[in-house]
Amino acid sequence: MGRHAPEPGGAAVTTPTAGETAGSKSERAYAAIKEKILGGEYTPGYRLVLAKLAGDLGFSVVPVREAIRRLEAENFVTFERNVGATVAGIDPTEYLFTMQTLSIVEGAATALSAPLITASDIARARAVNAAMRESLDHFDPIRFTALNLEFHSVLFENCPNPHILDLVHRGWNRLQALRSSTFSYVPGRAKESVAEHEALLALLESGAGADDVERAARAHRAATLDAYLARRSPEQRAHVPVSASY
Amino acid sequence: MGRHAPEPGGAAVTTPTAGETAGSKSERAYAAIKEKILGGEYTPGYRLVLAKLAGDLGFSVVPVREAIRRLEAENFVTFERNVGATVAGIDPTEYLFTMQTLSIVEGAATALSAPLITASDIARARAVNAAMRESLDHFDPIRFTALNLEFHSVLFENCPNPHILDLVHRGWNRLQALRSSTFSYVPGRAKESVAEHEALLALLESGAGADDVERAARAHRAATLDAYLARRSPEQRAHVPVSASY
DNA sequence: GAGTACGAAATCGTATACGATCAGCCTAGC
DNA sequence: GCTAGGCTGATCGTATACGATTTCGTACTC
Repeated sequence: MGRHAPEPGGAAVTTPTAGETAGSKSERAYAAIKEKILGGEYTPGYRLVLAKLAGDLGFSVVPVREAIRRLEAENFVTFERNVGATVAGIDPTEYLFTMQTLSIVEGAATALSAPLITASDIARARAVNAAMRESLDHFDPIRFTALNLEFHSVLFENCPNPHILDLVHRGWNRLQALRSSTFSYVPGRAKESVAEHEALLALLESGAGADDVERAARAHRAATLDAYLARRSPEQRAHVPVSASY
Repeated sequence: MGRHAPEPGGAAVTTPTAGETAGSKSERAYAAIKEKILGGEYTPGYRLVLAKLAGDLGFSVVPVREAIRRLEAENFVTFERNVGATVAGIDPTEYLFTMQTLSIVEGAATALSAPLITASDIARARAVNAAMRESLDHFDPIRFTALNLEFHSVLFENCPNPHILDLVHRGWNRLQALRSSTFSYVPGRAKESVAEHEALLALLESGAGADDVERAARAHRAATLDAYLARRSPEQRAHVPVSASY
């Protein structure tokens, strides 16, 4: 890589022939490991050994170590001192907590975004929802989930509070880590979800108050959780410490 | 200084409560730097240089580096590649976002805890609130804040969802990092806060529904933010992107 | 005089090496 | 046959060393 002479003029954002210069090795290691976890290559319980990962990636152990600590902070892996890291397991209780938390923060994010949403935003969201409706015939959980994220992302774009958005994204990440599809795929739920989306859009168009919007958005997420809980046996539900929509 | 910090650091909900047995140097470095930030020794904008910190602490740069990345993840410092870390600044907008987020997650945490709260819990909280009321005469923001955290900690003890509690603790941490006292000390607000605490306890005793409890708890936090906003000039408030209680 | 190009110092990013700690196994004793 | 103790291998924790990148000061040119 040759030395780049500083270009005169205001081109502060230099794009040195690289569309994918993914920053430091720590970040690349983080992305690579995360991808393998989400992709299912590293299943829950898989032992993440620093030396092995470093060898596979062609890096030293230091960036890998940093990547693992970061994944630990985001709950993708569990870490034990002098022992090592393992991929976080699939835990129904954890799924429940995550969904409940999401219902709260998504509800707030939607309510905060509502006053700032434009007709164009709603049109875009409606288009995404139409794609979701069409996909119901040949149902693909992965695609449906992706469209669902896109739908809500459009609604959240105007959210003025980045902290709330960050919490939403953390929840989404965690759901992915928990392989949400294995939990959230409940027959008939997808169709309901599309209908709820349409109702939510109508509510936003009507200029409803923030309270109503929050309630609807929260209930939307909670309904998915309820559908999941309904399929579990009463004993299983018994030691579930909370209800979906309190 | 009554150290009643909620849970130092651990963003992970699976934290094994690693006792107090002077863990790894990374953890000690983390604790030491965090303490200096919160204690005011490192003021916002202070440049955290790896080599210097390592020298002061007697450690190598590696544990210090890890500590800094962890502090970055918790927003105590900002980090820029190949440049370094600086202590996060006091930003009124950031304060606003944090308070708004706290109003939401604290409201949810209180509502989730409400059905499980006992008469004994309420008695303990009432005792703490009494101490707050007494402290009004010789007001000390630090002590008042500590008691306030204790009051709400009692109410949250029964919260079944650890994720929500984690979000609350993150918010509290951030407020500390922002030196909340300089913001939140508004004449008269402390007295109102004590009264609102009493009202909240009465509501809990009455067996009110989760919705009512959530609304009250959220409004309690939002009122502090409103009091802060009310003291700012209209121009300052103009580019504040959200209102406290939406 | 203003702006630009160059260079040196400072700082972070990463690699390698060694020490500390833990889990599992094997052996010896009862 | 069973249990207790030590041993060994594996893995993480930390230190040191070197290379890459940025920043800031300085001299030069228009």
